Amino acid sequence: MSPEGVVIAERPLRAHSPCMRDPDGNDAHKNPHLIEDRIIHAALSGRIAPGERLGEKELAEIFGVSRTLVREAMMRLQARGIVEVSARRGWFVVEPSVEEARHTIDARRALEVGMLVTISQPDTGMIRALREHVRAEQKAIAGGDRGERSYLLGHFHVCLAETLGNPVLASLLQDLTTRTVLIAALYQSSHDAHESCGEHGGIIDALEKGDTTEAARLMDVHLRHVEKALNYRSASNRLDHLKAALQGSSG
Amino acid sequence: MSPEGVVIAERPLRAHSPCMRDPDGNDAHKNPHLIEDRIIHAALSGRIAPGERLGEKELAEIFGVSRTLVREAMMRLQARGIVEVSARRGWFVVEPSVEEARHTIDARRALEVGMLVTISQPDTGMIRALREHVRAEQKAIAGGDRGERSYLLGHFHVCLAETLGNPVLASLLQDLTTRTVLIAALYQSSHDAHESCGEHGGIIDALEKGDTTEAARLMDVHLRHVEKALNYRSASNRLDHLKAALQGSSG
DNA sequence: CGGCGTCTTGTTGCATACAAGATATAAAAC
DNA sequence: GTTTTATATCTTGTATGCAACAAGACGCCG
Repeated sequence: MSPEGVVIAERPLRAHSPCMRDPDGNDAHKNPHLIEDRIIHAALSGRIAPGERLGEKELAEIFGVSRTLVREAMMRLQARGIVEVSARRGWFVVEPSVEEARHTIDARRALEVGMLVTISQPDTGMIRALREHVRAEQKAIAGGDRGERSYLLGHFHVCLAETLGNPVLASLLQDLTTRTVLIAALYQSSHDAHESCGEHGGIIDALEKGDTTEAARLMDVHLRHVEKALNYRSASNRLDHLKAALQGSSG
Repeated sequence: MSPEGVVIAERPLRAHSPCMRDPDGNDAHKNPHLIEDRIIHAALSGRIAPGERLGEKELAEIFGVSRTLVREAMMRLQARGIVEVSARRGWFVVEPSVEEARHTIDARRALEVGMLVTISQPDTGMIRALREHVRAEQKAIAGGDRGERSYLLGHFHVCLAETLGNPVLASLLQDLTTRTVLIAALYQSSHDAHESCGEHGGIIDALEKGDTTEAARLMDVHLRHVEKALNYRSASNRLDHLKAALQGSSG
């Protein structure tokens, strides 16, 4: 079994890293959160798929540490709802059921709508930072860099929370958006990147005008689009689907 | 080295009891989340204070396992924002700064208000369950059981999310309310239990009437009360306070 | 009496060893 | 040929050992 399948530690990649810890913390010994950060980033970029197996030994070799550190990172990622463990079989990137997917996106909608409704509106500097982010999204879309595109489109929401000045919200959204990206991969989202990017711009427009209620409404719509673009019949429930199909008819 | 300070395993669960059959989960070997659950519960009940040290060895003895399992639990709790580690000194229950406290409560407000605004309204069965919870709160208040009272008042919000049928929200709220309880302990909250309980009832009333907007408004008010009841000048920033006081005046 | 280096003790950080179980492989029975 | 059984291999689960470091104790010297 070649560890080629797992592509995590390929480049420094710290474009919009959520937690800029050590400037040269490329060593998992000096930055205990490196492993998690890399896995989150890889998931957000679509470089690791839901259901993918993450062997402790593989990761240990990739990051040049012992299984202990890998395991500790996995424990944290488990608590964040990104990976899960199957006893004595291995660690796997979460593969949310349809129900879990709905709950996750509902939670995101609650959090982001609530955030826009309750938090004070951003100043011009913040608006500018957000606009720059959207420009980066457009650039990635035009340039065809799928990984960067996926990452930036998801990370917009984390940026929004960061811009509003609340790291707690940002951290929560980081995990929820990561899970949403995994859901989108699992259920073959057909949501157009252009459309997403445009909706992000619209939200910023509303914020700039000081209309937080409208921004919240647009966010609600945006996340409903995200969910609507999912094909809940495509992935892991093929089995359920098959079973249901075969149980009913006997001819 | 007396572990008297740490009161987590309320009933002295015996370390090595070969004969005793554990009714599903009092053994940290069979339920890997027992340690976390106990610590969360203890925090929510006010039985462990912010800043309290949680030694790996102590916990290992209390739960009858090796340091490895304790450490893994701590990693998960760290990811959930409940404990933090000081290098080679030990694990400590988080002691949020004033700023972190504000961000935490703001995040809660965003999440809970958003939840009530965006989620569909509960049916009568759910209302009944919530009412029962509030009755339990009243009973604990009347009975004078401080731990139970603190636990139930905090757990109401988790219950609400659970009742609305979203485990993702419930899980997020569990962590946020735990942190809020720690904040309240740290900053000597003067929020009256009666008042809190009454506000919970009011929220349920609004939900029963189908007025989710009003419920959201009441939740917003409730959480503002929670924050307002804090004395941000009481705890760890005594040092800052002193410094500021001594820097300004020279007479 | 107070300041300072040294030493001792305790605690976490990390790696490793081994046990327990799951999956894959191969052999055997029918 | 198919099913079953036995075995080999691989992976995680848990404990333990040792090193690195922090903080307090102690004696020394000014």
